[in-house]
Amino acid sequence: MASGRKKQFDEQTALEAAMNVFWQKGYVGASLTDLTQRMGINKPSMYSAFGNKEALFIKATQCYIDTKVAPHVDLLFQEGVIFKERLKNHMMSIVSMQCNADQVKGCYLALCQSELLSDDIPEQAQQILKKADVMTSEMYTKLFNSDAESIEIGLNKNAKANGLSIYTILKGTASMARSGIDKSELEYSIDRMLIGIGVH
Amino acid sequence: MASGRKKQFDEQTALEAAMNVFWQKGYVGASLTDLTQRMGINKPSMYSAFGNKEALFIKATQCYIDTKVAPHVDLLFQEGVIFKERLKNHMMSIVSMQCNADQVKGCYLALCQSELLSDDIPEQAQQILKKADVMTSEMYTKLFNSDAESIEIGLNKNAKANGLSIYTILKGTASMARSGIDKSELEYSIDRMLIGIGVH
DNA sequence: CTTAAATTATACCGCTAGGTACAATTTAAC
DNA sequence: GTTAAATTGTACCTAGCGGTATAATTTAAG
Repeated sequence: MASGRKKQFDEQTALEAAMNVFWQKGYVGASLTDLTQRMGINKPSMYSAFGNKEALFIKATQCYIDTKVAPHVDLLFQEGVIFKERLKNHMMSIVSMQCNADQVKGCYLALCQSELLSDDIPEQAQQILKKADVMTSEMYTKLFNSDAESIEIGLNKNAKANGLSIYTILKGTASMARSGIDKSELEYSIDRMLIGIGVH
Repeated sequence: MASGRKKQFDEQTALEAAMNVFWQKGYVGASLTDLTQRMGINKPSMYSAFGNKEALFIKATQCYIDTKVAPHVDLLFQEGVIFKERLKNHMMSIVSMQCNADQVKGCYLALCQSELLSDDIPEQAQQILKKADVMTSEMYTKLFNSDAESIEIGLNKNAKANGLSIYTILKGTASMARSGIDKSELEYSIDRMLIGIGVH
C-alpha cells in the first residue's frame, strides 16, 4: 500500500563505471571511495544495489566478460571464414580492444588475476577469476581439438600446447597494451608468432 | 666519543625479504605490516634503514633487477654461442626463473608495472618502473640492431618489431607463470613463437 | 492527505594504513 | 664506569579503509 522513492541512477551505467575502476586499479587498489565516486552514487546506495565490494566486483567482472570479451569469441566461430582467419580476426579484435584509447588500456582479467597470489582477494572473487582463466584456456584447447579445419591441418595434434600459446600471446599483448604500446606493433607481432604455431 | 648499539639484522637479507613481498603483492598491496613481518624487524628499524615504503620499494626493485634479471641478460652476450641459441637460452632461463617453485611465481616488474595506471604509485617508484620497461624494450631492439649475427641473418631490418615481439612473449609467459602454468608448456610455446620471428 | 515502502544523505563504526615520538636498551670510546 | 651515539620496542598519530545506523526525502497506494 505504498512503494517508495525511485532509484535516481541507472544500475547498468553504475556497474560499467565500477567495471572501469576495477579495470584500472584491480580489486585491492579500487577503494569504495574510488568506486562510488565514479559510479556517481554514495555508499548506502551502492550497498543496497550490489551488496558489498566483493559482490560488486563479481558483477563488474561478469559485465566485463559479457561486454568486452564475449564479442571477440564470436569471431572464432564465424561461418564462411577459414580457421586461420577466424583465429587471427579474434586475436586482432582483442588487441584492438586492449589498446583502445577511449577506455582503460590492457585487460581487466589479466590485471585482477595477477592479484590472486596476494592473499587479499576474497573467496568468491578468487573463484570467478580462476574460472575465467581456466575457461579461456580450455576454450582455445577445444577450438584446436574440435574445429574441423583445425583437424584437417593437423593442429589438433598439439591442441593443448597450441591453445596455451595463443593464450600466452594474448596475455603478453595485454601487458604491453597496459604499458601503452601501439596496437600496430602488437598486431605485427601476433601475425608473426602465429606463423610459428602453424597458423598462416 | 661513543658509537651505539649494533644492528641486529642483515640489511641485504631484509631487503630480499621485502623484495619477495612486493613480488607477491605489488606496491599497493604490500602493507608495512606485511613487509616488516617478513623482514623480521619492526617499523622504526625499517624506517631508519631504508627511509620509507617508497624508498624500500626502489631498493627492492633494484635488488630484483640485479639478482633476478641481470643474470639472464648475460646469456644474450655469451661468447662462442650462436645468436639464436643465445636468445633462446636467455628466454628459457627467464621462464625457468618465473616458474621456480621456490620463489614467487611470475615477474616482479610485470606485476608492479601493471599497477602504474592506478595513480596510486608515488613519483619515484613510477619512474624506476617505467625506466626498467623502456630499458628492457631498448635492450632487445639494440640486440637485433647491433649483433653481428643478427645483421647477417637480416633480423636487424625489423629490429624494433623483433625486440617488441620478444618482450611481448616474455610478458605473456610472466603472466602465465603467475597463474601456475608449467615451465615445460611455456618453453614449448616460446620455441615455436621464435620460429615466426625468424629465430630457429 | 495520510501512510508505508523505498532511496537518499549524513554521520559514524572498528580497523588498518603509512609514519613517528619516546623511552628503554645496547654499544664502544673515553 | 661514565657517557654519548645508535638501535630497539612500545605506543601512538592522522587518514582512509570497508561497512552501517539513522534520519531525511521521495514516491505511489489507499
